[in-house]
Amino acid sequence: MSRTFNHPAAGDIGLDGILHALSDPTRRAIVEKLLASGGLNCGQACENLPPSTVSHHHRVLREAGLIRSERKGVEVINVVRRDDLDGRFPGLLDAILTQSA
Amino acid sequence: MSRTFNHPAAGDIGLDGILHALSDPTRRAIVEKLLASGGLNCGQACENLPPSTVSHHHRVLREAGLIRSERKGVEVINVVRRDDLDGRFPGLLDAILTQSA
DNA sequence: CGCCTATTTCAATGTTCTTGAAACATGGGA
DNA sequence: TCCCATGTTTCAAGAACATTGAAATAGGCG
Repeated sequence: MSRTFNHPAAGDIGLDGILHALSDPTRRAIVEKLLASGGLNCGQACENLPPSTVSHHHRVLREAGLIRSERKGVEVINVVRRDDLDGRFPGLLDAILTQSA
Repeated sequence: MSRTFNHPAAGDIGLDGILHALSDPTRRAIVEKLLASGGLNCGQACENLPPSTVSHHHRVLREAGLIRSERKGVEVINVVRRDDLDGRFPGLLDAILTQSA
């Protein structure tokens, strides 16, 4: 069983899912790290958390349409779907991530 | 036993709570109606939903710091805490509510 | 193949959502 | 004042979701 991940099409990205996904500070931190770095594997995105929890958070982000995950050898590289997000909800991602708290 | 409502101070309004509260379309609709009207009682804010559900949604919005509730006679009037929100998270509320979906 | 690393699935426990039914608050009569 | 109508909240039960340890899976390398 291979494992291509199930990403929503750009047009299917919903506001509910985006806001829910980003209402968790751990997940906001993942997105910020991905944006700053351009792409990280799951372990790099959040150290100090149990692997199953990290996997769960990545899944929520992926299913919401916030990140795209691709297997690269033994690891999974995640990137933020910035273009898709900005196309569908202009200004939203920045408005959320620039808030300090 | 009267019931003054428990509103968080402006400085205690958190991003997590805001995003979580607004990740529900019913609650976004409440906020939009309140903004358009300037203030509504709970029943007016969402018709066609059971009262207990309506009460729950208002509580989530209130505890997140999005709305202020005050009893006016037999009803409770709710207003959006726009100044507090714009002061704490500039541009956030508009960025979310202007998204079409 | 066997092992190692990276990640996911499974399962158990705890928390939150939805909603019917009952309770509570307030104001206005009779 | 006692009762009623209106508006809203609390309580309780079942469904849905979060957290995380343990086990399973995928890919790369010797």
